[in-house]
Amino acid sequence: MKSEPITFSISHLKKLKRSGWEGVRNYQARNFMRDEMKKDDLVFFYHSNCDIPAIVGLMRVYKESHPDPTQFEKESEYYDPLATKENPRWFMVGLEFVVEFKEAISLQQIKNQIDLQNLQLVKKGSRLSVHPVPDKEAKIILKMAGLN
DNA sequence: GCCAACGTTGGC
DNA sequence: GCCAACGTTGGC
Repeated sequence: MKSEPITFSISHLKKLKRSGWEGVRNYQARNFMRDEMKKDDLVFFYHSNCDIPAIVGLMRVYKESHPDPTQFEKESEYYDPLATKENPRWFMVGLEFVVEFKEAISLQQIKNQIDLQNLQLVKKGSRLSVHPVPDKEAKIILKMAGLN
């Protein structure tokens, strides 16, 4: 999952311990959260749109898909006038902090890794902020992070 | 700040 | 249903 660190970084999550992943307003990303993410799944935290785009740590799903409350809040930048409580459009999962990597794994490093070229992240033009990471790739990333 | 790639909107 | 125009993402 991607987040701009200026908005919400792994340090924020570390401090909060747990947080809802609110503000996703892309259908494909929503569908992954709503349909694929299960309790206790591990999730990579990626910092996007910053000095060194990188995978910076791990989170875990503690709460499966539920409506993103910010879609109902008029004052929120994520407000969606077309969403109703009876028929919400946007969903999110709850995530808890697991670990911050001692050394972040930069996008450059990922691009240099021949075995990681199938990751959505490195596919040209991929902007999807939520997407699955297959086991094979996940293991490689964890190894790069010094975890097993 | 630039811009390629992608997603969404809305007229027709 | 097509597609041009526009908006957003995100690396560089």
